[in-house]
Amino acid sequence: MSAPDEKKQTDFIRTIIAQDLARNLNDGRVVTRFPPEPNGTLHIGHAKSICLNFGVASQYPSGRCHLRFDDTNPEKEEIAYIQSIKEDVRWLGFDWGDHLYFASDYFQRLYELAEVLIKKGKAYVCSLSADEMRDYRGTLTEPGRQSPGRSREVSENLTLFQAMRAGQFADGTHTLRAKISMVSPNINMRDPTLYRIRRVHHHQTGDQWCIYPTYDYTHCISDALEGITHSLCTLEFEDHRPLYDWILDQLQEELACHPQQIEFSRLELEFTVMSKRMLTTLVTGNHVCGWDDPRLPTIAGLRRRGYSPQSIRNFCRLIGITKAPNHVEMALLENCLREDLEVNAPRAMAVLNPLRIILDNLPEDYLEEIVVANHSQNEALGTRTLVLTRELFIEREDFEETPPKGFKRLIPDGEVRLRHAYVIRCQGVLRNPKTQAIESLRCTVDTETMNKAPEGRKVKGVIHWVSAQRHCKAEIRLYDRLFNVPQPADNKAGGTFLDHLNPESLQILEDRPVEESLAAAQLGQHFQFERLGYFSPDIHDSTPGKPVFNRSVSLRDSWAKVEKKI
RNA sequence: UGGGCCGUCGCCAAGCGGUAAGGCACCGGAUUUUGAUUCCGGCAUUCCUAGGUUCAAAUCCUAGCGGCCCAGCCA
Repeated sequence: MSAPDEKKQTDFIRTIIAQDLARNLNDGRVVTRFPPEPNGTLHIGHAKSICLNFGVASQYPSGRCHLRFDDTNPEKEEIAYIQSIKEDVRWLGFDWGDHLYFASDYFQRLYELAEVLIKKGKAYVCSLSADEMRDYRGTLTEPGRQSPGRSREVSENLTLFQAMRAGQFADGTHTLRAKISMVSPNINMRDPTLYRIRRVHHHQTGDQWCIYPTYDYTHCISDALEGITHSLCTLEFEDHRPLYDWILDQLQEELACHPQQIEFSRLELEFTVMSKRMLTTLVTGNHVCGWDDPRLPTIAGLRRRGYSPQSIRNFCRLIGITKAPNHVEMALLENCLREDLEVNAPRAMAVLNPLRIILDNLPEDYLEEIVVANHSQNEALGTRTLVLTRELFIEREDFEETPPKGFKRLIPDGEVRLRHAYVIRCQGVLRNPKTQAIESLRCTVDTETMNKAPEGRKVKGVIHWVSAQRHCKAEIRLYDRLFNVPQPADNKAGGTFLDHLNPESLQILEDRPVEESLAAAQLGQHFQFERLGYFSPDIHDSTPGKPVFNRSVSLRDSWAKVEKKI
C-alpha cells in the first residue's frame, strides 16, 4: 500500500525551515504548534494547518509539534470543544505527546511581562470606552489620535494596571495598550489593546482573573515561552506580524527566543462554507443536525460521513501550501476518499430502489449459497456468503423497456448477468392493472452460467441484486452538496449564505434491502456497495440488525455522463 | 484614493534567467462478472497586461490591471 504521508513534500514554508536548519538557526530545533481556540469544532481548513504543523515537525528527528489551546477569550469558549478538538487531532492521526498547553497556563507570566512593558514605558492604561477607542483609532486613510491615557506616568500606569487586576474597575472601563504609534499606516500597530477587563468565569482558570490578555499579546509570548521556532498561521495575520515582532523585541531580555511567524493561505472548498461563524449559524439555526452533520466540512462531519483520516491527510498533501487564494473543488476531496476506499473497502450489495424479479425456472423454495470474495483484488479482505433465491430485488434503473442507445442492463427479452451469479433473461413484465406501473419482472435463469460465460452469446451487462426473501433492511442516507453555488460565502449581490442552501442535500431511503452480511456492520467500517458508492454505518443511529448507512461518496459513473448527453 | 499580500491550464500546483513538472477535472481508446478499478493516449508556443533589459524572461526592471485581508476591549 502506498504511504502518501511519507512522500517528499515541498512548499515555501518547508523550504524556509530547511534553510534555517542549514544555517543552524534555533540550534537545529524545529518546533511548531497548532493553536486552536476552543470556541467551535475543527474543520477541514484546520486539517490543512494540522497536517502542516505536525507534518513539518515529523520530518525532523528533533521536531515536535505542540497542541496549544488559545483560550484568551472565555466568553466564547467551552470546555466541550477542548475535548472534541483533541479527539479530532488524534483521529486525524497526530500525536502531541506531552506537549499539550493552554495559553491560560501563562496568564501569570503574561501579567508579569505586561508590568515589564509598562515599566519600560511601552504600555499604558487607557480609559477610553470602546466607542471612543474606535473613534480615536482613525480609519484606513486617516491617522488616529492619541488617547489621553497615553501620557500617563509609568508609576500611574503600574498602579492602574494593578488595580485592574485587583478588580477595582468595572468591565470595559480600562484597557492596557501597547505604546507604538497612532499614525502607523498599519492599523494593528495603532496602540493595540493588550488587556481588557472581563468578569467572566474561565474554563481553565476559574475566577482567578478578571482581566484577560488579547490574542496579539498572548500568542507571540506563548510561542516564545514554548520555544516555538516557526509559528505558522493563515494570511489574515500577516498584518499582525509587525506587532508579533514588536512585542517580542520589547521583551528581548525576558524571553529566550523570538519565533518566526510565517503565513499561508487558508483553504476554501467549493460548495461549502468554512468560517466558524457560518458553521455555527448552520448548527444553531438547525439547518443541519449538529456539528457532525455529514454534510458539513467539519472533521466530525467528515468522519461521520465516512471519510478516512488517510484520505483527508492525502487531500491536505495534494492541495499544497502557498500564499495564493484558492478555492479547491470538492471533486479533489472526493477523489482522495475513493482512492483510499477502492483498495481497502470490502464490497457488498444493496438495492436502493428495488424492483422485484421472479426467476420462473427455479423452485419456490430454491436457496443457493454462493461464497464470494469481499474484494476481487484484495484477498486479505476474505469472503462472505450470498443467498440466491427465486425472488430477487434489482435496481429499478437497471431495467428499461425502451433502452437508450448503449444501454447494457436488463431489457425485455434481453440478458444480463447477476453479479457473482447467473445470467438471467427477462421474459415478461407484470404491471399494476390500474396504474400500469411495472410491479415485477418474470425472468429465467441460465443455470450453466455460474462463473462461466454463456454458450454462443455475449452478455455485457452486470447488475447487483439482493434476495427478496432473505435480506436485511437498512436505512440509507444519500448526501448532496449543502449549497447550490460554488462560493456561498460570497454575497456581493446581497442576501446571506443561507439563501444558497440546497434543499435536497439529504435524501433518506428507509427499509432498503441489503445483503444479510451487512446486518453485522460495525461502526467505523467502510463498504463499497457495488455500483453505488462507498457507505459507512452512521455513528449515532446504526445498530446491529438495523443498520443505517451514510453514503460517503458515489462511484464514478461514466454511464450517467453518456445518458446526460442523450 | 492608507498599509499588507496574491495573480502559471476549468480547479489545485511545480518552476527562482536557459526555452512550461505533477494531481484533480475533462476528452478519446483498451481491459473488465462493479458502465468501478486498472491501463494507454490527448489536454498552457504560453505564465494578469503592456513596455524594457538580455543571445535567452513565467523567472530581472518599469508602469498598469485584477483579486484578497486589515478600522474587535475576537482569534
